[in-house]
Amino acid sequence: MPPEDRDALHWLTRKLEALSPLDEADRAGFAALPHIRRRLPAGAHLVREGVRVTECCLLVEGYACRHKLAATGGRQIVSFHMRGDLLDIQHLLLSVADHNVQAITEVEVAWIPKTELKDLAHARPAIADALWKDSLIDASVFREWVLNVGRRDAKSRIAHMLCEFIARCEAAGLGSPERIDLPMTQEQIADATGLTSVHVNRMLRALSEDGVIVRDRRRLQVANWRELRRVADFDPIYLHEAAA
Amino acid sequence: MPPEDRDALHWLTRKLEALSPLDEADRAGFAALPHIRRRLPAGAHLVREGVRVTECCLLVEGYACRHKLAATGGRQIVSFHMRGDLLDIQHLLLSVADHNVQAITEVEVAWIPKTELKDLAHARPAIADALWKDSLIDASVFREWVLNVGRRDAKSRIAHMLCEFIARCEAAGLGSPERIDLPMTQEQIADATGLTSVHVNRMLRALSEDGVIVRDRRRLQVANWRELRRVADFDPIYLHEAAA
DNA sequence: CGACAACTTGACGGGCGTCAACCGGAGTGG
DNA sequence: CCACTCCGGTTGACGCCCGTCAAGTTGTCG
Repeated sequence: MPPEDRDALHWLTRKLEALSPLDEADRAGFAALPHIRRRLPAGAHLVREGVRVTECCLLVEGYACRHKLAATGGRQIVSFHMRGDLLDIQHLLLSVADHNVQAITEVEVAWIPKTELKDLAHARPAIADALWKDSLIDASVFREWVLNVGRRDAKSRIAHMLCEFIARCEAAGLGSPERIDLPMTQEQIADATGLTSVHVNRMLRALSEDGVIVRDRRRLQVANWRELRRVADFDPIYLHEAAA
Repeated sequence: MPPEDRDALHWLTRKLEALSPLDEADRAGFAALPHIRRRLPAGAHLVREGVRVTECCLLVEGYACRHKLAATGGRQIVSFHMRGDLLDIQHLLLSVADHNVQAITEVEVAWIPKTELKDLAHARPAIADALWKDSLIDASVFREWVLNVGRRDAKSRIAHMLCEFIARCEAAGLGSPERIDLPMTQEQIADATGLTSVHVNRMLRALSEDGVIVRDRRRLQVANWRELRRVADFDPIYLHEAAA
């Protein structure tokens, strides 16, 4: 059958197995998880700040972002997500969401009851380890983002965001530096890098003029991967083999 | 016996119990953990980027910070730590450190073998949950920091950092808004907020002139806690009761 | 009392935000 | 098939927040 018809949980086990070894019983445990599959339009809220969460959202197709709002109205995107990402693993143990998750393209998601996933983790230590490790990698990525918005200039920040997104897409089998479709708008890139969309536009142009990337609408081609990584100060160690 | 002579692990169990219920056997499991206690001077490296970690560092006394370095030489502090914090819980599952942890005052630490802590977590699900929850709260704090450096102006950033630090000190029984000793230099505040020490100094003065804080060397008094929280845009929900 | 780190303050400049106008493609409806 | 609309992208002018540089002060520890 075509990949898009596969079991929704396939992409989750695929990702977790790359992090931590799972045996046949672990895989069976995942496969047996009850879940409800839904297709939602771009802009749909998948997790809303302040709300008590009872189900975990698994992203099966499309892209999403996690963001927080400042009192002044500013929005900060703190991560992008793609096929196979569990969007709110933290709500297995934290009851109230401290941020929002929103679809940035049309998405397909699978809702898994929190209690079922928690029971599975308690029953099978290898699964608990894999999920824990996944959440630790998330935390590592957040640390890198603090560095990115705190200590790099605009061009580096954007380059870094691109490097990370490309590396993660590649790990998920969704593209390569040679040709990648960016799902996010320049305004979303701005919200992820702590800049404005106007300045993002200027910097993307600069990266083009430097011959580092080639742009054609939302399609991006990395003309010089080594140079992009250098400008970005990108060292994938912080992804902890999630992208290896 | 005086509190400072108590078992090193007391502060860890005290903190974790506030997050997640532990029974007598869980507490006994912690108490039985082998560990080596050490006193180290300010500036000592507790975790070093790129190094394979075999022991977990528990902070028993004093203060530490976690930081990353940019290629341009910039330093970004991504969190501060105090009594009772496990400094590298992430290395239970991630083998290589992606950042540094350094003492900012004289500290007392306890080194716990990774394998022992991991075995304990596997043997006692309540402990695994408590540790996992602790690391999820860490991640939540990182997300808030991304927002802080990405989307707030200098005065708010510093105010926010102060609010968080005070709230966490209070939770750890180390001070209150009425009188708190800041262990960090203005340069460290700058590295935590993505600013320069010069500008931190200007903003601290501004906060004083606004009548929000009163400074006397490293000693800080919050003159108007409500106003400080307002300026900081501080909503402690992201600490997930760690400070409740 | 000398040395050193941390703090303080002022002058100046630049990177990025703000504002505003315009363009271009995709979808929609007549 | 062509207007119309709308969202996202593009570009320029201008200004401010914060970085940089530099000099001086204060507190601490030997």
